Amino acid sequence: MMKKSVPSMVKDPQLVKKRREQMVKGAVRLFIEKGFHRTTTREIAKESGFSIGTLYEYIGSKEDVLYLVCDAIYEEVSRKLTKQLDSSLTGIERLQKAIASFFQVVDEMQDEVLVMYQEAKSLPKEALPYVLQKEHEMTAMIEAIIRDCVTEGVLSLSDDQIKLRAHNILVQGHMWTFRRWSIQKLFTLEQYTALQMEQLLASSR
Amino acid sequence: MMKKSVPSMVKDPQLVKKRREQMVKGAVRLFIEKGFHRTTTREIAKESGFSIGTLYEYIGSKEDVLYLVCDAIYEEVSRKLTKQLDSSLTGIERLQKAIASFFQVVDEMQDEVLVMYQEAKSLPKEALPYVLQKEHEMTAMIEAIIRDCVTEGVLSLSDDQIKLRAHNILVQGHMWTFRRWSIQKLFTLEQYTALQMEQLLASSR
Amino acid sequence: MMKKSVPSMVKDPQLVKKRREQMVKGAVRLFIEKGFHRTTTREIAKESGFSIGTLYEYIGSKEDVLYLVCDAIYEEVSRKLTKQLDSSLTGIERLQKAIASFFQVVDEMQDEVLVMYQEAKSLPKEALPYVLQKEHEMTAMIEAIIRDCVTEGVLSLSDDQIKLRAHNILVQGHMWTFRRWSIQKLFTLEQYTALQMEQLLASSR
Amino acid sequence: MMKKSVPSMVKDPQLVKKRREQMVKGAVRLFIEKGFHRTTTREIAKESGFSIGTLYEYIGSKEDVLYLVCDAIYEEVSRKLTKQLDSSLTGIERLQKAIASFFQVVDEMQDEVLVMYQEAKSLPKEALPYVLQKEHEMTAMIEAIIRDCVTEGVLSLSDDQIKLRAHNILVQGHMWTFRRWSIQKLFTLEQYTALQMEQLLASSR
DNA sequence: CATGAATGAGCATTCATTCAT
DNA sequence: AATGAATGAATGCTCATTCAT
Repeated sequence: MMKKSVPSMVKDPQLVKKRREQMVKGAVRLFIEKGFHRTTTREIAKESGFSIGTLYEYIGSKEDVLYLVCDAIYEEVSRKLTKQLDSSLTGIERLQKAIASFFQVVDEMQDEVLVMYQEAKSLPKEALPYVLQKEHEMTAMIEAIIRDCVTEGVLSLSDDQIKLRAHNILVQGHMWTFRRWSIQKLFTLEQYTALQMEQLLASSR
Repeated sequence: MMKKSVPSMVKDPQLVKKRREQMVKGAVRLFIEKGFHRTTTREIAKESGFSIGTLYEYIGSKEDVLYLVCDAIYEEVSRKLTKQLDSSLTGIERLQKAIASFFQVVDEMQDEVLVMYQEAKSLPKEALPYVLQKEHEMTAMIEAIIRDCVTEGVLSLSDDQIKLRAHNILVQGHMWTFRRWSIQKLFTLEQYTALQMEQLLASSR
Repeated sequence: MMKKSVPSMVKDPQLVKKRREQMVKGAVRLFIEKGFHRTTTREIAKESGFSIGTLYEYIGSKEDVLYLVCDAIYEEVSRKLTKQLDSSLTGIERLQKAIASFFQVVDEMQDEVLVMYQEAKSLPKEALPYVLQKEHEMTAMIEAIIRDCVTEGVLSLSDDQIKLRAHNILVQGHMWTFRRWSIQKLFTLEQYTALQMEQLLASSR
Repeated sequence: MMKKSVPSMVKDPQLVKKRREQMVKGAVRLFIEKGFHRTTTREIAKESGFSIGTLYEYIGSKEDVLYLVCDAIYEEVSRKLTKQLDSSLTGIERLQKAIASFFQVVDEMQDEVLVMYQEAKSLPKEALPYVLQKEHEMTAMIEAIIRDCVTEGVLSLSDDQIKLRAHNILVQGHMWTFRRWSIQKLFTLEQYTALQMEQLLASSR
């Protein structure tokens, strides 16, 4: 699955990368504050530190900014998660570590994750497959870890159960942000993690 | 918690009710199709069967339409759910029935629930407390049913666990819609319900 | 050949007609002064006596204004010409009258004719067939009058010659405007008409 | 009458000449395709084979490109025509040759001539006198040939008639391009030339 | 000389809202 | 109460031109 390519008038890839990073940084702040639709391209340009003309040297449309933002957030979540996971744990401990790490990453990037959740529907049509793919990869990653536990015999779950739990883990990570008005009043992240883990690791069959 | 009052120039409450029902019906269809921001007030008026001038006789701003829509959706979910729950079941069975009913209602109102999820952030500021309150009521309702199980001794959960499971039930209902691109490909509603129930009803302490 | 239909948000045809007349009047003045491309929609709105929003209640795009302008000019040229031609002359005299009338109409509407000549290429794609049709009708009208002369035996021309002379008459009318910087310095309209007529009526075969 | 001078930052006249030739070649193609206003300076630079920065080393404004283009077209028409005319014909034959040659040159350079016709109005103010001068020279050239015929006694025309016929010849050449949608469907260039010549050479007084 | 990134004034168009009828 | 024409601020985007490298 190819990344959607965002058109740029500027040739130098280094510069494109740098400017887009500025842009994403500025845009995330604005999208968090007021949402994609209420943010104007001029505001994005200003917040990014350049003019409206320059903004359009690096994107083709406002929607492209949203795509860049979502892509960057995915990338960072992946990066952070991967960093946490390179430990050489096995079995249940590895899964526990994965869940805790994921929840922690979501906690660290609350606003960003929330933006992605709320604005993904405004992504340009061509970007949708790519984003779904990213979600799928994430789910598959968790799924694999769970499956290892089953293979190792430390967890007893059917294939369907494995798949669904992977989804549940993802969503329970996300809900830490999108229900924060309630959940974060009830629990600390540690409490939340412990309580959810308890259920997620319950075996069956 | 008072409902946010939506201003109307029209005095006759019967008429206001009728017109707003037309409006909500039209708006829901449009919001499902293209989202709140991409829907114009003119389109809402047309779809509702009256003129743009008339639309503004019954609301104060476009956001009010969104509020009315969200409110109506909550109302219908509540209504449908209440209808399903008036059985005289007790204990685990009552909870099972509640979960299954909730999932089923969400399934019946997929598009509507999705709209609420995706557009709630655009609600007028004053409406937020009311909406959160609604969510809270819903959670509290589920919570009460779980608590009954615990009281009856058929489930062994701490207070924190009760609260979190109520949230999980809600979110697992919602995710049937917002992750449908994946989950509904893997499971039928019945399968999904059975699999989730299994975990949700697992006891502990 | 159907007229291109220009979309309007306003229902009342009377009003549409009235507003579009205002619009055409304002736009012609501006197009004469600065050309189509250098005229902004805001200027058109202002010159027409209403707001930019109102302008767009009566057209779909800036190009539509140009189409409306060209159409109105054709219409007026036709109207004026028809009015002049309803005399019951025959043979050469009728042709003479037609040529003189046409030149006179072009003279009266110099600026308008020039605008049409210079901006027609910017017309919306769908309007082109209609405009060519109009030109063709005009040519056919002249052609018919020449043909009558031939039929009556007062002029001796082949079919090709008839067709070409019709074109020549049209173009010689138009060139009174688009070469005015030179021709109108050399001749009065009467002189010009007399001199051109002389050649145009020369018989042959 | 001086040529309008187009400012250049570059000193070497050879280079200026070369670059401007590239520029004109590229621009003509673009102007033919989409007109002056719809062509961007970036496109002109690209089509010319150099950067936008370089483009502005050789011109002062976009309008200058149009002027250069028009000038080049005049130049080439003149050149081609002169080449055809250096025969040592006399009298009617010389005029016939001139007309046929002119029509042929116009036919060979249809697109270019059309561009000049349609975009001349967008020329920078200061360029207008020069362009009119060019037109005048052309007319004068034809005029001289006709006058020779009169002097030689092979044609009998008043001074006014001579002047007007010169204009007619020019315009009838041009109309081969700007009415091509109709005329070129009716006639081949040879037919067209023969038919027009017939009238243009008719004597009188 | 050549380059191309940066600029920002300018433009067409949209749309929530008002108000006279 | 209902209508729909009018409004104009706001917005996404373009493009001629400049200037540092």
